[in-house]
Amino acid sequence: MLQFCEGRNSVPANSVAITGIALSGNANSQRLLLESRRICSDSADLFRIPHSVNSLSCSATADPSLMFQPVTDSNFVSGEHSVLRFWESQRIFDQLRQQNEGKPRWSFLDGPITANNPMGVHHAWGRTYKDTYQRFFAMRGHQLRYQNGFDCQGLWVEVEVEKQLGLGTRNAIAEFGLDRFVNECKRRVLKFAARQTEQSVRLGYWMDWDLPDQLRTLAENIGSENEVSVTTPTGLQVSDSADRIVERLGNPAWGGSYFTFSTENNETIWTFLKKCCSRGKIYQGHDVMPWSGRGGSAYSQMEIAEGRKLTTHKSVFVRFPLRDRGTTDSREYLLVWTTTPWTLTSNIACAVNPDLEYVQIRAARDGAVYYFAKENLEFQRLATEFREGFGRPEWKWPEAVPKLRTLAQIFREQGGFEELGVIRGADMVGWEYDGPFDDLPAQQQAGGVPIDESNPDRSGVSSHRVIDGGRDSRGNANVVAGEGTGIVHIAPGCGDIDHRMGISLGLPVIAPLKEDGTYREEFADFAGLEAIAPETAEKVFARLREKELLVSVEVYPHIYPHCWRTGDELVFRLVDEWFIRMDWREEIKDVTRCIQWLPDTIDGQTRELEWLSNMGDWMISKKRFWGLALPIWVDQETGDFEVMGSLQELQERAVEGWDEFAGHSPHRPWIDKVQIRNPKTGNLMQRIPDVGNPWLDAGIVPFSTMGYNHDREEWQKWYPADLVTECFPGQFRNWFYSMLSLSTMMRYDEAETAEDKKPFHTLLGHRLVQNEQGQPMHKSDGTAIWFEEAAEQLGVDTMRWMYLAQNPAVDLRFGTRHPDQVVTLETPQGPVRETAEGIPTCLVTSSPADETRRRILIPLWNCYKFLVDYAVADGFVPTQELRARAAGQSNLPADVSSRPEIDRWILSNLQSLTETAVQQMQNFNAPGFCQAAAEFIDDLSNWYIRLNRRRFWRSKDASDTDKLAAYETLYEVLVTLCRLLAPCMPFLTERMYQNLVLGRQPDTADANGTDVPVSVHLCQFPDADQLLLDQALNTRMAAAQRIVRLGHKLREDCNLRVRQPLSELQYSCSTAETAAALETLTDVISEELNIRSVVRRENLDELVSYTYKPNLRTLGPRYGKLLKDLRAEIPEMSDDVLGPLRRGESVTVSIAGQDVRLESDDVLISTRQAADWASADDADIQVAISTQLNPELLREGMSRDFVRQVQKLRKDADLNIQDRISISYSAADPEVVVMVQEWSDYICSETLADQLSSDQATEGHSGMVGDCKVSIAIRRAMG
RNA sequence: GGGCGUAUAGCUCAGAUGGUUAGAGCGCAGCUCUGAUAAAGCUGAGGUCCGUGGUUCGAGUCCACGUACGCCCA
Repeated sequence: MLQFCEGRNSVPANSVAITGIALSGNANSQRLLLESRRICSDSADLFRIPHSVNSLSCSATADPSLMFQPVTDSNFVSGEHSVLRFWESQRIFDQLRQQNEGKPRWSFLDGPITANNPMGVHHAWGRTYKDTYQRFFAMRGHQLRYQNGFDCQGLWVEVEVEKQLGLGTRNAIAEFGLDRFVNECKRRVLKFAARQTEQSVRLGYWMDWDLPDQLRTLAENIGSENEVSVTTPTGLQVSDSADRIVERLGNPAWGGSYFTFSTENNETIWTFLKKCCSRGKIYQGHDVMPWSGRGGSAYSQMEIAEGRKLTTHKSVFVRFPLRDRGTTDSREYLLVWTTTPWTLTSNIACAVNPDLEYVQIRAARDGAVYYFAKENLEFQRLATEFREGFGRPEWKWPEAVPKLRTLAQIFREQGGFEELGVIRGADMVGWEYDGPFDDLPAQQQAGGVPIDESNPDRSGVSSHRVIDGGRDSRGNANVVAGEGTGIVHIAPGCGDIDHRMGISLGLPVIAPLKEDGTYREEFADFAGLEAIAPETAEKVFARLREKELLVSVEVYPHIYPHCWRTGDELVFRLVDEWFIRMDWREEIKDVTRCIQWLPDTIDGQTRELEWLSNMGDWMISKKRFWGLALPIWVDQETGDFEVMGSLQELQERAVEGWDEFAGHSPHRPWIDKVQIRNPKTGNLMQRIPDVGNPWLDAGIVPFSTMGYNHDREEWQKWYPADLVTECFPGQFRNWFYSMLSLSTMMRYDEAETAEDKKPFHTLLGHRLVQNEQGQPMHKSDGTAIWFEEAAEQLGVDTMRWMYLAQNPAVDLRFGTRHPDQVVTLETPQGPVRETAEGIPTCLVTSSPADETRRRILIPLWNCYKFLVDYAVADGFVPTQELRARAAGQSNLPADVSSRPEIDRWILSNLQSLTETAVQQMQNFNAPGFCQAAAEFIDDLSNWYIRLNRRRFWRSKDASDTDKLAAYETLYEVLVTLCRLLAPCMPFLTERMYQNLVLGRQPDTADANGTDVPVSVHLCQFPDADQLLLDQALNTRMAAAQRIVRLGHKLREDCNLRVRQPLSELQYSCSTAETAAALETLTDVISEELNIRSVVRRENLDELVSYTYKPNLRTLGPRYGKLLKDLRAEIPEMSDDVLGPLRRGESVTVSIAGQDVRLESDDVLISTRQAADWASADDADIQVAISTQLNPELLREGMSRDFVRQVQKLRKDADLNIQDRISISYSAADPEVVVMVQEWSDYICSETLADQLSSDQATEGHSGMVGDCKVSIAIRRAMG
């Protein structure tokens, strides 16, 4: 339970009780009682000695020791902690696994969670599904694997470790030691795996967890040869170095979570890549990536976002002479602009926007003719930025930089110009020009730089022409007017977009830079110069000036990507990368079609198929350090490469370095030592330095985690998985894609059909968790909610219900974190003010959570408390047989034939819920079940208990079979409901079950053998009992509820309060069956509506008049256009004509000169009321209530008011529900005295009054009794 | 630019096969009930079902076009 430091003043009054309940054992019971007395609002419960135990047990098999423990406040959060302790101390999960050993399998496959940070509430949605469906199928009697997965390898871990160690550059990592660096990565993963394990346990997520402390011990000892001893989840004792233990984590013999850095996982990817290679799908290609020369590495988009800075460059306007246009006197030029002059050396083409207008001007200075975008002539470049800066306060326009000039100004300063005309961009496409550096060998080399064998003919020089810039993936033109000239210089070796354009047009590539960021040899005297050095730009300008191509140079401020490690400017650089050719996509699509994709509203299959149709080849390499060692060995001299399919194969082929590698995990740097020999050339082959794309790591798990490489028979038992469930945005091209691809390839030579290749049967996706306003939550601005903040403030059962009840196709608006309001979380480990990472714990508010608690948890708890309160007072103890049946342990049919209809109804309704539960949960539709369960809880609370309250507090009478029936019915309903809800709401149901079935609180439980399961989670999930299911009864109770609702509405209309008895209600139904069925429920209706007699009538003709409307649904198809007339005329017809329809007879009427035969279901009938009656109707039911009151009725109504006033006084005085009282009252109106005399027995029995006297001196609470003002006082009776 | 999807009450969302007066929850207002309830029940206000055209006796629903938003795509 929470105590807030600030921001809330509602420290719950019962906060001490939590510790009280949490205490266990007899030694503490005294303290528990004392503390409870101090704080419990209903403390008397704890002291009440059950009188006449056995008065109701009515059976020799009832065990008085199983008397329920008193129930106090709900204390949901602390109750969860005691349940966690109970599960752990009694090893309930182990018992469950034992119980289901050898039963039919249900295979769940967990998608690995990134073990790089603690969990937030967004992770808990999917994990709730995972746990809930696993619990459900376990209760249905299945054996499960319960294996959680951690995603361990990849850039994000590296980035965090680099920050943690303060390493900036590639050299810094090398100096630190790649081995030490990789060990740090392993450590970080283990550390957060431990953390996420603890968080998941708190969620109630039952998995085969490794002990968090052991993971931490392993983390500490990574990289040392110290012998570490651990107990595996399966109970084995293992002693070895931490490294060697860690690389085997998650193996079947040990149990525990799988880690994608395990040798098994990496090696199974090798198997996959080998299969790809044997089908010729692996090849080396290129990509252009942001690069840091000093950092010596490529950068991801995410990293670039972190390193954006305002800087200035010397930008340049340069002119490219057009070939075959103009004359020697007036040569024609493209005007081009760039902020990266070094890339001009590698120019291949110029891009225009075909839809733009380009202006043609002649410069006065030399008569040269220029083309550029018309709009740019007078365009005020960076005018907004000059005034307002670049979007952040620190990004002001640099003071030393003058305002930029327009192109017109530049040309005017150079002697003026004249406009010659306008031309469309489309008309320029295809024009050829001379590049500014065509004298460089790089420009002249056929095939580009480096030479591309697949495009051997074209050189830079031979490719210079104007191209269509096209559009980006969002439909925006790549070339726009404004900044620059509307003519963009394209260098496919120096830019991302340029590279893509180049590929699509088959342009050659000139890649100028080496790894260290300097020019290659093919660039003559530029060779060795650093691209980003200012001197390089100056040299470019000088050359352009010599060639008379330089138009203007200026200082240009802009936001430019920098290396977040070194602060250096990034450049785009062409790098070698490795790809899987995805020309086997049709095979994957066939597999995709065999899978059920849920929820179906998002049509996941179509989305996946679309991605598969459009995706390019899969780039699997990454120029990094921590990750899968791609098993590709290359002969540097020839470019030959081979893929190793296993470590064994590598060992057999190894000619160098195996000894150095042996004993290490197959990661860098150790694996890099191993060399093999090229059988063709005899050269040594080295592993490529790249690591693998992490989606390979996650995609292989259907194979690696189920023993594909070691125990094929066992693997076959679990493959394909029955269910996979993850947050879906993004995963269609990530995890889902990688699993489908890898499985398809792994099975291509083993399985005949696509059906036999698929890795899972069903995929359940869900959307994102957002804050309450529908905004995404971000770690950076403090709006992301940490798991424990929500768990300890909102309660986990509540959170789970929110997740489960949510439509998975819609974002979940979870709640809001208030970063400015720090709170202290009270946990069993003591108060917590910050997360393990040192982040303050903040207030989390959530109206959806509040609503869930209010609508679901609290009513459920109160139903339970209601039963226990009265059972304890009455000494009701369930019989052995009842307990066994409610807990699902008995096949004895329940005999409920002698119970009142209302009892049989709630039991029948329970069977309907059970049918729904089984069906919906099997179909992975938790929202469907939650909806039905919520309706049931509402029926139970607001209909069954409400109507039956009196049966529980009637006089103690051992032979009161009706009272016993009420207890037994409610008992069976609640225990069965616990079993139904257990997978969704595991904590609360456990608390209820422990007390209802075993007569104990979780904290005082022991594992003593009983005839019933010791935990609700060891019970079977119920099946509907067909003997108890009575659809007709359910239907007619629903009809009765409708009548009551109509009755309430009529009372409202006539301003007649419910306490005022009325004489009569009449109803009629269109169908005789319903009407007859309702007759058995007239007592219920009468009681609930406080109407003395409820009478069924054939019709309400005497009380109401009827109106008729045509039933378009039946008449439309028969009469078509005549419907217009039918609609107009039928309501006008009298009851004399149409009356027979109400009796089920048919009528023929003349409409627009045509005979129309009407059957009874061709019209809809509603009522209009007569005097002294109020009437209403709902579908096929008509109801009328008498509104006439007589003095007798009025007095009875007053008596009810009187009782109500007294009850309120009792409650205000905090009286025990059994305390006896004496009442005195005074009233001016003699009618009150008459009433009290008439109703004194009733009043006394209802209010447990021994005395009821009129006393004019009474100074008590005054209130209204009927229309009379009365003053009432009560006193607790002595003795 | 292409593909897919969405548009319904102040908010979040339901509305099979076309059918009469378009629903639910939350929020708001009023009333009622309370001897389990932190509650609950009932009633009400609040809608040009994005727009325009079409098919049809009849369109929130089907079709076409348009608008806005979302997601995906070298």
